[in-house]
Amino acid sequence: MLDLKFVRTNPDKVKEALNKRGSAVGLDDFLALEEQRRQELVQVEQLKNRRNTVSEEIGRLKKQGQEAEAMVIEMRQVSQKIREMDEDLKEIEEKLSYTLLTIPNIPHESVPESLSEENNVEIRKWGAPKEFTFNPLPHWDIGEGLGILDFERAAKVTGARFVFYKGLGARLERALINFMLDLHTGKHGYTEIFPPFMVNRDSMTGTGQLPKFEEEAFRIDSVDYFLIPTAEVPVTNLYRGEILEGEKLPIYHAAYSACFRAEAGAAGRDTRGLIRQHQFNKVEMVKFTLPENSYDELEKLTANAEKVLQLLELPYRVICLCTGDLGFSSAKTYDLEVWLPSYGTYREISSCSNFEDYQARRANIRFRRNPKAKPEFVHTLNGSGLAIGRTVAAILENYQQQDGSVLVPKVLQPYMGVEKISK
RNA sequence: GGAGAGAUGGCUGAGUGGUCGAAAGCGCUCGACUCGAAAUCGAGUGACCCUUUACUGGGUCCCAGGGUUCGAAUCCCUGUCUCUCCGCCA
Repeated sequence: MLDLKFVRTNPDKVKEALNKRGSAVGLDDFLALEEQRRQELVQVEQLKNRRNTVSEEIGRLKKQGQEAEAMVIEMRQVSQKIREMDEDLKEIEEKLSYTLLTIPNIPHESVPESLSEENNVEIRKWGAPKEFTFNPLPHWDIGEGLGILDFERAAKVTGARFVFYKGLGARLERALINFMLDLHTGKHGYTEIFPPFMVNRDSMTGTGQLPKFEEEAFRIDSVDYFLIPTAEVPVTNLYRGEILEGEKLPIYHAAYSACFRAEAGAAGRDTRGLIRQHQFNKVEMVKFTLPENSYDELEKLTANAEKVLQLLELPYRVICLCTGDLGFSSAKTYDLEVWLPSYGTYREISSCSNFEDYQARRANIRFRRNPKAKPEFVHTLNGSGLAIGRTVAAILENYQQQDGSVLVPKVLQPYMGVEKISK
């Protein structure tokens, strides 16, 4: 969420930012309503002041055994008026806060300006796509051929966009989770978190999934909880409503979680394989930093995610998302895209973002530079390190052999206990 | 799931209708003492909103949301969470 005062005093900047994103919000109506709110607030606060002083006077008189009936009668009316105005104000504030919660973040100045994802900027490339002497198969054919992926039975047991991993497939999934967590906790300084996979409405609002994108999430009807779409939600909300000690920053957390996405509107896209599932596994990195350091931290975070791909020896590229492709809460995002031979293209496997104080303001996560200082909002960042299902897809495709077997990347061999997955 | 107890500032904890944003202690900050530290002494120490160029002034907040009242941390209702006991379970 943007700072209300900032929106009020810089309406042109906000409008410009919204235009860059191709996102329209009725800002003029919003500002007019905000003006009305402040006027009414001043009035009702004057009434409350009167009620407070007179009530105090009534108390004093009664203690002395004196009559105060006229004042009581007047205050009865004043209180009624206050009740009405408070109700009115509450309605106005609800409208304002809803609008404020649906305004996306302002893109950082370094973000390329364009409404089309065509204009995302490639920052760098690592590794070269492997040349195959045979026609590389898509990962679902490889996986089904090896008997390690079972989409059909998952469709029977649950529905479309679910999968069973079996045997070394299941082990590969688990190996990747452990490998990534070991790397980030052991080498990159992250503290491991194992979060709840369901969160409440406040948490979903804190990181920006609600109120605008409720249809994207799976909701548990009976308790109004949501299945998490990413560990970002529980881990960022860990410190919701808290004031952290400045010297504890930066805080780095790495968390494995299952992720659940309804993917409303994605029907027909990536219908086969592991790329787009309703449930997938992911290791997520989350950072809480000082405001002045967050862009350095974004570069480091991205490098941490890249390290995973480098160790797995998977070719990838880093792109910087343009303003129109940027996620709702993000000020700047790098996507990591891994090479998938059967697609003949790079596909997103990680997304690393700096949210600046946007989530921190929503979730009210602050810090003090020293024990006496005023609280300030932290900056939050997160990035996948990495999406496990897509990593499995990338390994199956990039390491496939002509005979249908799949070599196990060196760094995973200790976790897998084998060098090759074959029938 | 059943029964009971509780939720107060960074922490412990007092407060049962008015002068309570809230005693006391701890912690923290600054100062004094000291070569320095500890101990001791003194002063200070919540958040948010509105108003003002500023000094200031005002409002809200004692788990959350409703209600009673001229007036609520305090009384009533609902919810959430925590603890204890029982049941059930991994």
